Amino acid sequence: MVSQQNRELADRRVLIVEDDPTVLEVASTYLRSAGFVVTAAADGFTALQLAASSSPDLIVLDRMLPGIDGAEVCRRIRAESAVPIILLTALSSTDDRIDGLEAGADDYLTKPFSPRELVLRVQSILRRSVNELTPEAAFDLGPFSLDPAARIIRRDGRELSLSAREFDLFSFLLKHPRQAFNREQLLRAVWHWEFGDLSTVTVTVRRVREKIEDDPTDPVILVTVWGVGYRLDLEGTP
Amino acid sequence: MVSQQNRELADRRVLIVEDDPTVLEVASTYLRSAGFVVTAAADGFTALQLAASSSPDLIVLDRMLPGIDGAEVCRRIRAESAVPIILLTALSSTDDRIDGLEAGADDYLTKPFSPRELVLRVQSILRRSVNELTPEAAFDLGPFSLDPAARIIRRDGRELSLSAREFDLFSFLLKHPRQAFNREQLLRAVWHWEFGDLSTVTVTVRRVREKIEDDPTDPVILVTVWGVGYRLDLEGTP
DNA sequence: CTGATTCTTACGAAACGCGAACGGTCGCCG
DNA sequence: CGGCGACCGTTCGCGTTTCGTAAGAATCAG
Repeated sequence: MVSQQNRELADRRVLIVEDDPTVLEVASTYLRSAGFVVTAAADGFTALQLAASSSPDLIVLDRMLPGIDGAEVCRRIRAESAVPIILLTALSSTDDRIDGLEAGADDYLTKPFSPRELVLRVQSILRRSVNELTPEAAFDLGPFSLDPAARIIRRDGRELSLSAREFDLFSFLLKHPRQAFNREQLLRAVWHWEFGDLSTVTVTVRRVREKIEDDPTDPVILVTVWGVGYRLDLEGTP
Repeated sequence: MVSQQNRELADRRVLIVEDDPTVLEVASTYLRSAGFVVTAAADGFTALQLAASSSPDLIVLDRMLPGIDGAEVCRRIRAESAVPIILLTALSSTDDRIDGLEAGADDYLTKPFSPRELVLRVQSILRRSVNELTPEAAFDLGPFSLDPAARIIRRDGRELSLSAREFDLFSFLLKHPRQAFNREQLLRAVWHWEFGDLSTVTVTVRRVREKIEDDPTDPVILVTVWGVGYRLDLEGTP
């Protein structure tokens, strides 16, 4: 009975917004060692950009920020997304906490906080959201149908036998068709690695092709974009 | 956002007993925003009076109170009513927790607690008590029929002899067919464990298969999703 | 033609699922 | 009250699958 890092939470992406470099450093170190992929922002503007572009699984947000106020950032993010937000409040004043609630924060921590507790809160909230999450809707694309909840991909109604990685890669591409990705992007989006051997992607792409292409030697669906990476095409099969 | 109110819990009355004004303020705000009607008391004596006169649906009770101790208040309330009680304990010591449970608390939270967590616990406990009064409806799925109230599962009309755990696991899967779960999710949903040995799930799955599959060696209903977990399939039997 | 890029194949370690068995606990029944 | 069996969490060993890595072949652009 060991309390190891549970895999389901591993590699979740956390965006931390904090202007104090020391706090930022400590918090991200702890979060990383707990298995999260951490992105950082030091001001509200960057935070809003990153929240929109990288769509993290959770946001840790300082209440006091240079430029846009933390509560305001919270409100704006909340206007566009339901991502869980933990607010860091400098004061333990009741007003502050209630402001935070009204801004749409899910939880708050009072500074100085223990980094260990931050990790626990992040884990606890993510665990909840995993359970409460209504399963992703299934959809069709060309000859393929993707059922993320069941982890099934069919071609022409016939179930494909993809391994876990192959499923992750191909379902990502099905969700983003007609868009070219380089290997690093795929490594980050599918593997949730910040760095790593790019040939890992190459090989997995090949293995997927083996199972989805009529002629894996001459791919027409999972196409190579020379000098860039790969793209899911559905020209031949609309 | 703090998890949205579900209608069946709307306007439930919650009595919160807490002497720290800040904690009280924050907690009641979060509870109110979740749709509960909140009454407050700052000491044990008032708490006992309010518990008797206003008969709340749930009580949140601080362990440390001026005057009468929280655990004692809990005992006295319990002596007269079955109202659910959540105890707030300052320390996470096991002794405290056991004292609390012996005093008749249904759940406990360790300070400092996240207000979000409090709301979730309150909702979860109230939902449970609602469910006990209105038993879940029986239903059919493929060749199986589940009667949650009677705790009976039939296959083709023939009653299966499942143990308690086996019933819990299989009925959960019957309620969520065609969805892949990893072992941690099952451990949490079926066992209500936060941590634990994942092989427990593996073995129980095996035992269930022994009783529901025609050929337990080659399962077609309770299927393994390699690298992920398990899924209830009903392809062959829709 | 040449260098860079991608493809293909193969290998082996690690991860994974499964079956069997063990032992502790609890309730039932003789 | 003592034994017996059901239940259930845990452990171990085995066979299989997976998947990152490396290394050489093939392909493409300029």
